[in-house]
Parts: sequence; structure tokens; C-alpha cells
Amino acid sequence: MNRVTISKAARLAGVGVETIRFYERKRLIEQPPKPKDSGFRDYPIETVHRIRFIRQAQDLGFSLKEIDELLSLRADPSTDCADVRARASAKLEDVNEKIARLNAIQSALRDLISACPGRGPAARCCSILEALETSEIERAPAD
Amino acid sequence: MNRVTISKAARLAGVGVETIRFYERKRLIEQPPKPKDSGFRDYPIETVHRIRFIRQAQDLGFSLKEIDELLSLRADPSTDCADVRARASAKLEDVNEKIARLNAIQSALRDLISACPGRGPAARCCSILEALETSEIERAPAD
DNA sequence: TTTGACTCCGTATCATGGTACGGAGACTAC
DNA sequence: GTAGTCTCCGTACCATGATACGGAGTCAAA
Repeated sequence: MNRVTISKAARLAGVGVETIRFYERKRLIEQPPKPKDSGFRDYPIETVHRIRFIRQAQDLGFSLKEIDELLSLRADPSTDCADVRARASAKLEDVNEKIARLNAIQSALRDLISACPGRGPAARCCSILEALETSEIERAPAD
Repeated sequence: MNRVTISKAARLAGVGVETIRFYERKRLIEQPPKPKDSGFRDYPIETVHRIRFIRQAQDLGFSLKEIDELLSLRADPSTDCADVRARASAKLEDVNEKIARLNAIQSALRDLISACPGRGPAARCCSILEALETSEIERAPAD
């Protein structure tokens, strides 16, 4: 059973059936060739992985358009390698930036948590913003 | 000059004026008390920092609602510390997960880039998904 | 003191990413 | 062979997060 119906794929990927059809329309996943005798979509299991990747990437702040760009990056002999390399490097930059920002938020949250004793009043005042500023990660994205 | 008009704040934060008004309506930033003689908003510079944080957090996949929750986390003597601590810990978990996923994507991109020679055909075929699977970070978020 | 830029507010419109609906056909199991 | 469940497709609708519009008031500098 390495092929599944749309509702099975949806269940496995944790999305609705309509979402899969929507992604097909947006060409994020390809509509599987329907078997001759049935008019029903018949997905390879990889599609489920692909959908899960899409959801995860969305949760990381990538738009469907960006996700499409990520998914269409392929190093294979038939594509222009220098081009793939360049596009992958650009994406890697984005990812690096996101990681850096999340690391800053992570330590701000840790500061906040450690400023909170288990019980009773806090040792000192501290908001996320103050913690970020204190750790001087504050950077202007549009300066 | 530690107070700015709405258009100045917008320029400094890299957003439109309307976006600031929109955030005010959503209570993500507070409408500054307008000076008695002027009906115009007069923002402290911290608001600009706050707006920049909002944009960065959005880029990391947080919704405005989640960002509001992040921003309202404050360890200060007047709030229930155990509560703040619990909410901050939950957010920290989210952040940790995002970082882990980004790390996986980061190494998949690096694999992809190293599979691409500077010029000519690729050494081997590899997509992001394959790289993720190879590095077995693949996890089901909704299992 | 007028011209141009800025501000106010309410409301309308937009793009993105789904989610729902509905009628018709198809498969499954009893 | 028919009830119950899937599936098809097109189209409509929805929530979020902005973005635009328009008319009226305000400010600042020439």
C-alpha cells in the first residue's frame, strides 16, 4: 500500500481534502495520473511527505510561493547547476537569518523564564523586547 | 527627538502608516496619548522597536495573535509569575521546534549546495525533500 | 496666507491561504 | 442492488493581515 486516495493522504498529512486540491491548483503538488479505470486520484506516499513539508515550512514563515521555490530546487544532471546553487544559497541565507532571530527570541524567553521565580514576585522586570534589547540582537531589517 | 509622528515611525520601522493604525486597532501597539494641543499621534521610539519585532516575528511564522501573546509576557512584580513562566515555557517550546526544523532545512540546503559543482552537471540528484529524508529529520507533526 | 505635506477617521478593497457547498458519479459491502 | 461513503469539479465563501480612499482638519515654511 504505497498509493493512497485523497482522503487517506489528507489524513496522513494532517490536512483537509480540500487543502490537497487547493495545493494542486497552486501546482505545489502534482495531480497524480488517475488510473485508467478510475477517475479518482491515486497518490504516491511521497506526496504526503511533500504536504507535511509544506505545512512545516509555512509554520516557519515561508509563503506558498517561497515553498514552491524551495521544493523546486533540485541538483540533478539535467538542470543548470550554477543556477540551482545560487538559488539554494539565497534560501540558505534566509534560513540563517530566521535561525538567528529565533535564537535571539529563544534566549529572551529563557531570560524571562529565569527572571520568574517559581512562586512569588519576579526578581526583576523584563519583557521580551527588553530582553532582546539587553542582548543587543536588535537589528533594523529595513535601515 | 525621542518622539516621532506616525509617518516617521512608519518609515523607521519599515511599514506603512496604515499598518501602524491597523496594529493599534488590533491592540498590538497602544495608541500614544495625543498631546493636548495636537490631535496627532506622537510615538515614543520604543514603538518603532515594537513594530520591528512584530514584523520579524511574522516572518518567523507567528500570527499577530501569537505575537501579542509573546509581547504581553512580562516578568514583573505585579503579575503572577508562575503564570508568566508557564506561558513563556510554552512559547519557548514552539521556538525550539521551529529552530529544529530550520536546522534541518539548513542542512538540506547545504547538502544541495555541495551536491552542485560550481559548473557542469550535478554530482548526484538531490531535492530538499530527499535531503531531509536522508538526514532522517522527517517527522510527522500530526501523528 | 497660501501651498504642500501630514494627519485624522471610517470604510472599502485586496491578496493569501484555505474551507465549504452541492450535485453527480463511483466504489464497497452487505 | 442499494445504502453509505468517496470522489469529482466548479464556485462561493471565509479569516487574516494588510492597503487604499476620501473628505476634512492641521502644521510649517516661504
